[in-house]
Amino acid sequence: MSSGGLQQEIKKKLPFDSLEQEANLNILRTNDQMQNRFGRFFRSYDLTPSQYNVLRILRGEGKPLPSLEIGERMIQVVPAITGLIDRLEKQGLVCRRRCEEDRRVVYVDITPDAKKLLKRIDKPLHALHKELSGNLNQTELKELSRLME
Amino acid sequence: MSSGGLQQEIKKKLPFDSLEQEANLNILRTNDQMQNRFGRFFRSYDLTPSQYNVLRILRGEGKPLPSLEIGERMIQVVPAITGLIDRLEKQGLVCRRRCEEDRRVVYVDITPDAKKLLKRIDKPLHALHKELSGNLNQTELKELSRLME
DNA sequence: TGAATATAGTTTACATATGCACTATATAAT
DNA sequence: ATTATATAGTGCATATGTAAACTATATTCA
Repeated sequence: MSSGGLQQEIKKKLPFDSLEQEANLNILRTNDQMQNRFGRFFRSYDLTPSQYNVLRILRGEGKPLPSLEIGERMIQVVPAITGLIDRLEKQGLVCRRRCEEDRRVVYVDITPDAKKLLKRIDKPLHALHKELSGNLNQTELKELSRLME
Repeated sequence: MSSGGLQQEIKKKLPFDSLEQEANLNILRTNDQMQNRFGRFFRSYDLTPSQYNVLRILRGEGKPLPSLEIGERMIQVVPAITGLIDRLEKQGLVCRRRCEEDRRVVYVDITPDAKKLLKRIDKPLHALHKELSGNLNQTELKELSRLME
């Protein structure tokens, strides 16, 4: 009846408990594969996916952002941000500056080097996105986005 | 036109490059949220999601499995398995046994303790799956699984 | 047989993620 | 003003995921 491809692929003996579970596991599995592809892609530019995300957010904003603001947009927990920024700073891709008005705040900004790097990445990344969901048509893509909301 | 909810949520200034990118980012974001929920859920049983997965696979199989076989089914890279099994063994949830015929192989088996633990988890986990995709109807769930294939 | 190669796992190094505790600074309440 | 509380960020411990190198055992094949 409801024996989808995933059930076969992971060689599960019992049927799925529910359609919900099958859908959820499909999301998790698809995500794993995507993470994998993006991971390898960014590694070829000496970046991790998280690092790229920080840079993308900073470029999109166009001005420095407080550390925690970056964390929020990445839907990430706070303490991870510190180390992430540390490593990006060491690579010369971002710089920190303490806010004068509120000395608790640390602003993070993207460097010209990072902007150049992002520019190199843009087109190949776009192509990868197309490749990863290229077998879906426009209607399906919209439907997928709607369902994920 | 194509301004979905995600675009607003992450406060991106520019529109998405493409529907493909929007769909992919939606998958990644949804997955993050799910990981989050499952992570907290399993933590309340002193398990991580990966640890639960190992136990689930072993129970489903009903007999010991070689380490790498487990890794394959989790779509995971090899070296991570070793540590994962180490920690499960330390908690008394699995045991290792070297294969006699081929002494390179290490069989991993689930313990009675782990089976009891899984039994406790089954129902609440099923409920969580329902909750996470509960706002989709049966047709949508099937469509979602189909698109993810 | 004996060398080349393949396979199963482990070890190591590094980047994240999470929870928890802590510091520094700012704001609110009395 | 002073104390209580909230906020921004960091440090630490642990678990995981990745790549690369390594060990032990098996298999192949010349």
